[in-house]
Amino acid sequence: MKQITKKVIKNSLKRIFLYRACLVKLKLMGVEKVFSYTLANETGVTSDQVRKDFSEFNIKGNKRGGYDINVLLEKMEKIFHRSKDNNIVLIGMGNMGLALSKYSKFAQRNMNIVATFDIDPFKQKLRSGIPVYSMSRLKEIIDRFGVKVAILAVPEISAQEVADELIRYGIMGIVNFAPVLLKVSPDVIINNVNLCDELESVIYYVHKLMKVDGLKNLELLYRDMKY
Amino acid sequence: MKQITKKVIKNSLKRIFLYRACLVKLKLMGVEKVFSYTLANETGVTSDQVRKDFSEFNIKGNKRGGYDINVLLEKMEKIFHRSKDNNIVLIGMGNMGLALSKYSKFAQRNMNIVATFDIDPFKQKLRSGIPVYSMSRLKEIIDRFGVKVAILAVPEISAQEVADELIRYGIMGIVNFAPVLLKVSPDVIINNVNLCDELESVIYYVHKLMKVDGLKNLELLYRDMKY
DNA sequence: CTTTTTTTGTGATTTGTTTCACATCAATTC
DNA sequence: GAATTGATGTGAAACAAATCACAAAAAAAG
Ligand SMILES: NC(=O)c1ccc[n+]([C@@H]2O[C@H](COP(=O)([O-])OP(=O)(O)OC[C@H]3O[C@@H](n4cnc5c(N)ncnc54)[C@H](O)[C@@H]3O)[C@@H](O)[C@H]2O)c1
Ligand SMILES: NC(=O)c1ccc[n+]([C@@H]2O[C@H](COP(=O)([O-])OP(=O)(O)OC[C@H]3O[C@@H](n4cnc5c(N)ncnc54)[C@H](O)[C@@H]3O)[C@@H](O)[C@H]2O)c1
Repeated sequence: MKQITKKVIKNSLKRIFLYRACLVKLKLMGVEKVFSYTLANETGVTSDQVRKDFSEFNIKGNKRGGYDINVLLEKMEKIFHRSKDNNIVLIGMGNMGLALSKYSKFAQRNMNIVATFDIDPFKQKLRSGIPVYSMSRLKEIIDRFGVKVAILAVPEISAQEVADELIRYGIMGIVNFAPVLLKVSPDVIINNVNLCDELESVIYYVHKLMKVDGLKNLELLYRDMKY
Repeated sequence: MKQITKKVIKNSLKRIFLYRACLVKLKLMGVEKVFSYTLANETGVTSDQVRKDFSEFNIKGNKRGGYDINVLLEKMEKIFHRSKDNNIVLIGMGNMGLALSKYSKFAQRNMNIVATFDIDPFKQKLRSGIPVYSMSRLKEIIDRFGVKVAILAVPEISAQEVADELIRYGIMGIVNFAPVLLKVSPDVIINNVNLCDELESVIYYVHKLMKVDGLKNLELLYRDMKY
């Protein structure tokens, strides 16, 4: 049987996120220059891997001189398309939606939630500085702000229907917090964030860890479950 | 250079989560029996992969008869250690912590947030049905409920310090919402949930998608960025 | 200015994962 | 009840990712 959809979020891209987190931290500490092994030590990947990843994204350093932290961060900004602003809409202003709408890091990274939407008239008022609209204004706002990416924080039961609507109006990528597998055409990017699964996988590994009594089986140990 | 920490959350385990999500949905629709290709169609992986994954976790079906959905779900419960209850603590009752504390799915899956904690006396009162304690009672509660897993939703600046405290009191696994790389001993499981990164990776792929004009380069297309 | 040291960048090699291919089994058909 | 059909389960083959190993470059030392 042939596979129709495929996993294409590359491990190397995930590690680029990791390197950046690390670089941000180092920069705050006043560091200006890093070597592949600096990043390696901090992140737990090998220095070879760091360089291989950089080479994949065409990031070049200086032979013997390592990498300038600012240049590196700048190149990463480019990779993540953060030179320009990205307008986002958020659907569902319940518990999760409200928390997300108040999260300042998104805006700090040029990802602006320009509007939020909810079906419940009770929630359609200004909270957290971002307007809450009724669903009837969705198309208008998406068009006006040229929005391409949405955050979906509605109950499971409504997730598919709202996703369909978003896609009809031109949304091309969705971060979906509802624990359902959305059925969409393959030219739409869906990123499912399933917090139950995240918690469960920690439990899974903790149980596993407890079974290898005396920590004899070091093969099974690890620090971070993702890159 | 040798790698000290390694990625061990296996793709196969991630896909088991995916299969389960799918099975839950099918069960609700009244389906009782599935074949490897049923799951394959629903999830976008190949039927071979489904069977290989099952074989890794020692899940057996019936030749020609496929798999009984209930048996399958039961075996997965076992894999995720959900026969017994898992007690969880949640640290940081700000925006994110509050939303999480109100999320009923955790309890539905036997993951009980038995207590929440905050440094701010103002937040130390009952909200959302779960008590909010001062940090001074952390050890007591962890001991009393035999808690092994924590959710960390405090500001970045405090994340490391609180993580250290948790680990000192016996916590073995942490779901960390703060966008910082925690430094911990390798026998502690850290699962970083970085929502900025999740959003950014969608933006990354949407931009990529827009560049392959006319959708000619189908190689680049995909439905779900993770398994 | 030559040698040594240090670090990058990348083919070659190894290791890991997915797909293929088919033997095996059990239900169904004839 | 023999033959056919339609599934599983799993080694073998193909593919992908990570590690190794070393040439190339540049800085530092002599
Ligand atoms: N709260 C959490 O911590 C949490 C954690 C993980 C996942 N989730 C998931 O996120 C989603 C939202 O969770 P929540 O806790 O915020 O739920 P919630 O019930 O508090 O909020 C849902 C919001 O969506 C709105 N809504 C419902 N149908 C809608 C529609 N068709 N169009 C627009 N808006 C609609 C509701 O009015 C409500 O305000 C759920 O799918 C949930 O499973 C929540
Ligand atoms: N709000 C979101 O949507 C969101 C999204 C992604 C990530 N995060 C991350 O989650 C964390 C919390 O975010 P938030 O928006 O809820 O922030 P917040 O400021 O609303 O809440 C933080 C809470 O932690 C408490 N706290 C601070 N120091 C503490 C300590 N040492 N011990 C115990 N409690 C302490 C504070 O009193 C506050 O109640 C942050 O690291 C943030 O980056 C938040």
